[in-house]
Amino acid sequence: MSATNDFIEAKDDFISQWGALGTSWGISRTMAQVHALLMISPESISTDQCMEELQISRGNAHTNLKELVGWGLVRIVVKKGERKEFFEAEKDVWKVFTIVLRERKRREIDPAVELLKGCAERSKNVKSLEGQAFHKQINELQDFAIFASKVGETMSQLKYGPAIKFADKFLGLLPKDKSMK
Amino acid sequence: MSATNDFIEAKDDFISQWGALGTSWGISRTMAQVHALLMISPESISTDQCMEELQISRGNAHTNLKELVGWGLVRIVVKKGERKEFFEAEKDVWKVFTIVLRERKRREIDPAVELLKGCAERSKNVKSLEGQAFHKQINELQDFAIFASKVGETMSQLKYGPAIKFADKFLGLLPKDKSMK
DNA sequence: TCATGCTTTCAATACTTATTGAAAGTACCC
DNA sequence: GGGTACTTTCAATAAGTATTGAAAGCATGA
Repeated sequence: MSATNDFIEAKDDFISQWGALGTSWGISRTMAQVHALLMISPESISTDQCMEELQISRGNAHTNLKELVGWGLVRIVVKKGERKEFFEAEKDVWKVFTIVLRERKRREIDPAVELLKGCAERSKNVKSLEGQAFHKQINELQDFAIFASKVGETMSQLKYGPAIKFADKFLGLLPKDKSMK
Repeated sequence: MSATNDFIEAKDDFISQWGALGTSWGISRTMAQVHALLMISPESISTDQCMEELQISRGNAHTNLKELVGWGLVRIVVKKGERKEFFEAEKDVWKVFTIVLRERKRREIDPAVELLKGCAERSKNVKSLEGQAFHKQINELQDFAIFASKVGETMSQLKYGPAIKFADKFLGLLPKDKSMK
């Protein structure tokens, strides 16, 4: 088996399994596959190339490419002399992480904070045992949610260097060879 | 409107909306609702009470209660003189967080690390431009995934106190009134 | 042993979400 | 204007996931 065949196999495997993983990350399989394809393409690609590579319909390719643009994970590129749009992914892994973190915070934490705020407010004057327990639990959840929101906010604004230094110093962790970056 | 009515409304609202949020957290709506119900119940509850409160079938209640037990978010309680099982949730918010974090790491990060390891291995000897780009990108993703895995691992083992001190000191964040805990 | 009360399973079904493909929209050029 | 090369939308459909309810399983005690 040649290195080239290994590579083709690895590439197909990566796209297909990254897609499957996408599901557990709360994004659709196809969107994750399109993202995978773009992350490993040295050149930007067109909607037609995307359809071809992933064997999906035009509508599907279009929707997911634009959704990725919406997330800020993919940019539209216009090539001179070409009428169609090309797409290229953000390749910097830390940037990808901060973008995804910000989006997940917005979709997963912020609404929880709002909900808890409302529930805390409406239960603050309640007398019953059940009511007291409710209010206490909601308050604790709220404190945590606000805390998580702030951590997310701060992290998503951090540059790679400071983030790594931070993690290194206080968790004693480091990805190999990255301490000098 | 009495405080009691506000409370009943808040409680129903909490259960129903926590369920909706569950979806974006990658767990099923019903499982999140069951969890919500248990978190705010001062007493442990039975399968029948769960069915009653949430208006769901026995099979559904059973499956989701047991799934929560599987996660470690809910415990089975046996009451003397009672033949049926009762369920109570872990109420400590930090413990809930570390349990969920561990589970999400296991389901969302670990498989990614495995995938990337395999892809890096199979593409390390490739010569083409496309192959080189692939290998480089996979390696960067792998470094990050391993890093994230370690952060998750460490965080999920942290006790609430040290975690808060840590966050306070280096992010300048604190949930109000918690610095002395 | 059988009746009772509870737990567990699972095939059928309902609900939710993703995908297709064709039609409509838009922008550019001759 | 009209033709061409794309992009965008969306109703129909397919695929995936959750829920039901009834039947089977299991433990207890009369």
